[in-house]
This record gives sequence, structure tokens and C-alpha cells, in this order.
Amino acid sequence: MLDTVALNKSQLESVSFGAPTANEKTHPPLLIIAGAGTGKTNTLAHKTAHLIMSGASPEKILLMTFARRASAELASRANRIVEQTLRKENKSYKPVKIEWMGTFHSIAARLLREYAGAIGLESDFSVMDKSDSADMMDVLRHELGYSKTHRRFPKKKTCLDIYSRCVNGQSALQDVLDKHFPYCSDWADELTALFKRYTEEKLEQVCLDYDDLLLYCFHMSQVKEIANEIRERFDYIMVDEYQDTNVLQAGILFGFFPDGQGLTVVGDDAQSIYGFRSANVDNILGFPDQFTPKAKVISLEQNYRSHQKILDLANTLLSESSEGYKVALYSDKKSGPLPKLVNIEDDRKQAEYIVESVLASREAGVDLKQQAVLFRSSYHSDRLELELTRRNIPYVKHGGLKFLEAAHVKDVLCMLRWADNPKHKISAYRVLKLLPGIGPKTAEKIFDYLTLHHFDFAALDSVSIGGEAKAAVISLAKLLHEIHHNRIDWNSQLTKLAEIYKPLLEESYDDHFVRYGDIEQLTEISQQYKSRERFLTELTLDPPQSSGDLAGSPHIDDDFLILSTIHSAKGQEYKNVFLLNVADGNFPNEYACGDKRAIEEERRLLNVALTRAKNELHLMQPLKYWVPEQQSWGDKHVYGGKSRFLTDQVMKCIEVIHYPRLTPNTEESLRSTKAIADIKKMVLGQWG
DNA sequence: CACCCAAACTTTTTT
DNA sequence: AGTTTGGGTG
Repeated sequence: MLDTVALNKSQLESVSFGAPTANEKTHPPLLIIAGAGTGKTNTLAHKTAHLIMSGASPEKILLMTFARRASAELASRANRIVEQTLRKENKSYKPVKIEWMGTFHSIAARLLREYAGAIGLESDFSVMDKSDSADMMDVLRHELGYSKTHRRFPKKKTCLDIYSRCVNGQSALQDVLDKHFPYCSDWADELTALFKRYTEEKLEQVCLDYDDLLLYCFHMSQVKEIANEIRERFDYIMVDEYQDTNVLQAGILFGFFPDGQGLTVVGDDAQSIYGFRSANVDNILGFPDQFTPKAKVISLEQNYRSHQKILDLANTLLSESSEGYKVALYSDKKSGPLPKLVNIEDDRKQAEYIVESVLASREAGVDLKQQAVLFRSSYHSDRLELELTRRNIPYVKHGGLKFLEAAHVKDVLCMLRWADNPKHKISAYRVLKLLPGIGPKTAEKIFDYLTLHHFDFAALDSVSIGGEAKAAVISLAKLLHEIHHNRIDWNSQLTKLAEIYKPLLEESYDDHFVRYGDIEQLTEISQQYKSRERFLTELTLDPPQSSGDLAGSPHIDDDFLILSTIHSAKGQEYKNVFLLNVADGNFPNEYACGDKRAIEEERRLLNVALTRAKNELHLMQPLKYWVPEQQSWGDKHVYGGKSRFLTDQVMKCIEVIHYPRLTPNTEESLRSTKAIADIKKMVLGQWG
């Protein structure tokens, strides 16, 4: 009943490994090393489908993926395979629902809510997103008096990054500082105090940040009774992108499933690119040895995505690493265009070249959607975006600024969140400060008053503050009160909040018209969620990836070019790929150059970028490129040296071209030659 | 105490 | 370029 035609030998082995039979029900731990484009998702989908058809209960399957998009896709593919197979056998089919799937963070959030009672946690905790966390850091930073020191204290974002490293890597503060933030080393004591306050403050406000979700869940997994119960709930556990898990995530897995029964992890050590989030490649490399007997290992090496010339390039790049990666990819598609290294003058020419090539390919029948421009940092596409807009070429950008991070969207969201959780100080301050006449002090006063009155919004009627602001506070509090107690239907809660927000928006922004559109869109999105709580949690855990991603995307059948950071392009594939700014300082990034491990991560990042391409691959090598740093008056261009990854061996896999084509001094026409007219004089002429 | 303006400083990738 | 801090004013 297994569809063997669609799978190769290793894939088939992965799929059938440990599937339940009449007399055998064990599934020992399994590691699948799946190189780029080797049909990983397909294999996982088949495995899921196969398990279900062999009698496994869907509700006892746990699927953990890296991004929500990936998990949704996995589930729908598995569904399709089950359906197809059953149809073929003329059996009836009803859709399979895999209830337990999602990112580590979202699974953790769900488990924590369920077991909150058992671990002494309020089950109605809020989840803070990054900027909430940063805001809280900032407040405490001031409170502890660190903003007035003679030497500059790290900024809120830096503080948060340091904290996050400590938690996710379970490392000592001093180690983290020495290794990743040497310029902050002197502040160890202050940071320790700050992080302690931060942790207390979160407890007080019943908030968990991203890291807490993993941290709490990790501690929960160490509690025998709970771990046992959770192990009973799941027969099969599949974890995707295992190379990007950190110590905490691996700890959670081993806490819940110590013997690895039913556990399958999938990943590729050559695609580990989340070291900055404390991902640890050792997790995947050391996985087999965690168990006795050791876990079974299957490698997928046949690539179905790219032709051999692209793979040769990727393989050569990886072979020059000191890391010794597990797989070398090969493809049945032997021929295809040689990857190009395109020399251009600067990012302007870069944009020009890309626009021309992209349009030419479209003429030749390749949809824009099948072409992607990838880059290291999201601002790298700025110049290109200008050019695309100018030429009316539609595009969607993944990575970079998110819809939810826009100030006005955040404002409304905070109103809703405060209504949801009256103790949510960060939201409260943000919302209160929006009202005219209310600054930090008054906001504090109001919040203290609310605290004193057991967080009952109705009590704010009698708060004593200055005349003008008072009316605004009272009418806001009234609405929040009604929302908190769900006296207003969930469907119209955001609409009501938007009504209150609208005048404030008009007051502070010239482009309020556009911004209000975003608010309406937010309201629209919220309708898809069953309850306020789920809306808030899921939105912070799985924010829409791009503005085109929103509200079921009305332009779904339009054709558009893909712009994406490499990190966000993970798991994707495109017919043609353009990679921006391949130059030393960017590939590898200059901040990574100090550390050998970091450089290797840059190499893997480049590998990920290369292996997205099915057919054409253009590496753009600008002579100089634009960087936003440095003093604002100077020339913002930086001369990038040749990337150290483009060694002689690597260059043998690449064709070098120049754009515009090198032609010996054709007519320069009249540009930049000597003046034959005096424009200044002509302009002055109007005034006699 | 809120608000406005000028000066200083910054440095990627994401759940 | 955009955010954060500091100082001055009402």
C-alpha cells in the first residue's frame, strides 16, 4: 500500500522504518540526514501518511517544525498522500487532522497552558514579543539607574540579545559576554542584576517571553510525573530542521522522550544557520550517541531540485570547510547553465542587471514567482526595491520588518492585550501614553491606581488625574472593561478599539489614511481566530511573514518576484536565484570574521542560498556596495574585497561575467565631458 | 510633567 | 536613516 514509485531507496527506508505492524510496535530513534533538495518534506509527509495508514492515531502524532508555514504544508501533503492512496484502494477517505503540530515555541506554549496548574503557573499568561521584551528591559534599565552611567550601558536590544543567549544556550553570562559581546564585558554585574529584575518583573506581570516558553517547558520536562504523562500522549514524534535546535529544545525532547521511542529527527548539518539564536549543530551530530543502542541514521543524498553544476559548486564550497559535512549531493540532471559570478560596479547596476535578467526570463516563460532575489540582510534589497517599484514590477519581500512591528498596528494590539491581561504593564504604558497629556509619570500613576484596585478597569472611573486626560482615560477604561469581560462579542472587539484609536492616529500621523487601512486589515485577520487568547498568542508566535502573507492574500494568483533574506528562504526553491552582494564583509559578514565557528556558519548560509536554485544562479559581486553605517555625511559606499569563499577551486565551478559587458570605450557621448552650456546662467537669467 | 527639538549613536539573520 | 538621550520651554 506504500507508494514506492514516488520514493527512492533511502527515502523509502526512512518512511517504512518503525511503522507499526500487527506484531511489532516499536520505533527506535531515527536520524535522517537530508541534504538540501533531497525531498525531505516529501519523505516526512509520506512517513506521516504511512504511519497513519498503518494504524497510528493522528492525535498521538507530534510534528515539530521550524516555521508554521512548514508545518501546515507538511500536514496538508501528508493528508493528500493518505487520500490518494486510499482512493487508489477504493477505500473511503476522511481528512486526517493532526492536532499537534507547530513550532517548538507554539507547542511549548500549548503544553504550558495545559499543565500550568501542575507547575504553579497561571494558565492565562501572555506571550511577549521581542519588542515588548525590549521595552520591559528598557524600563528596568532606567529604574536601576543604568542609563545615567558615565560609560554607556548596552542598549535595550543588546541587553535582550545577551539575555537570550544565556537562556537559550544555558550558558554563564560571563562566557556569553566574552565570546559574543566583548565590548560589554565590563557590565557583567549590572547585567546580572538587570536580568534578575527582568525575570521577576515577567513573573509579576504574568508574561512569558519567547525564551521563557522554551525555558519553562524545559523545566517542566524534567518533572518525572509530567514527562511520563506527555510521553504517553505521543506515539510518534517528528522534528524537522533539527540542526537549528538549541540546548533547551534538545533538552525538552530528551526530557519528554528519554529513550527516543517513536522519535524521528530530520536535518542537515550543512544548513545550520541559526547559531545567533544559540542553535547548536552538536545536537544533530551527537543525536545517534544519545541512545543505547545508538539511533539509526539514514542519509538522503540525491537532490531533485538543482542540476549537477549548482551542486558541484555547493559541494566544493562545503568541502573546503574544516567541519566535514555528512553528505555530498548529486543529481540526475547533469546539464544546466553554469552558475555565474556577475561583476558590477555598484548596487545600482546590480539592481539594473537583476531587473533585466528577471524580465528576460519572464519573457522566456519563467514566472516571476519562480525567481528569487536572496540577500544576507534585509536592507540589501533597498535599492532593488526602488528600481522594482519604479518599473512597476510586483514583488513580495520575506524577512525584514514585519507588519506587526509597525507602530500603529502595535498600538492597537497593545490595547487588545491590555484588555486581555490587565496586569500587562508594557501594553498599559504604551496605550496610556498615546492619550494626549499623558506621559510616563501619569501612566505610572494610573497603572499603580489600577494595581491597587485589583486590576479592575471599572475602578479607573475615580482615578485622580488632570482634567483633559481624565475623560479619555475613563472612556478607554470603560471599553477595556467590557472587552475584558467579553460583554462585547469577540468579533467586534477590535473594531471598537479601532474607533477609539482613529482620532489619535489622525492626530499623530500624516499618512493616517494608509495606516488605518492596516488596522482594518488587522481586524480582518482577527476574524479567522476563535478567541482573543488564541489570536494574541498565535499572532506573536507566528507573525505573518510578509505583507503579502496577510488575510489569505487576495492577490494570490498575481505574479510577483520573490525578495527574501536567506534565513527566510530556508526550505524554499526557485527556478532562478540572484544572490546580492557576494563580497567579503558580507559573505562572510564582517561581524562574523573574528570567530572561526561564525565564519563556518556564514559558509553554510552561502550554501543554503546556492542550493535554493533549480536552474540559473547569479552571484552578484559589486565593486562597491552601500552600507547604512558610518557617519551620515561621508560616502556610504564600501569597497568589498572578493569573498574569501570564492577560492580557486570554487571559481572553477563558476563562469565570470561583467555587466554592463566590458566594451572598450564606446562613445561616452556628452556625459562627463567638458561643458558646452552654462545652466546656472540660464536659471539666473529669469531674474534679470 | 509633557512635549519639542537637537545632538549622539548605531551595525544581521528570527521564534 | 532611525532611534535614543538630553535640554529647554510652557
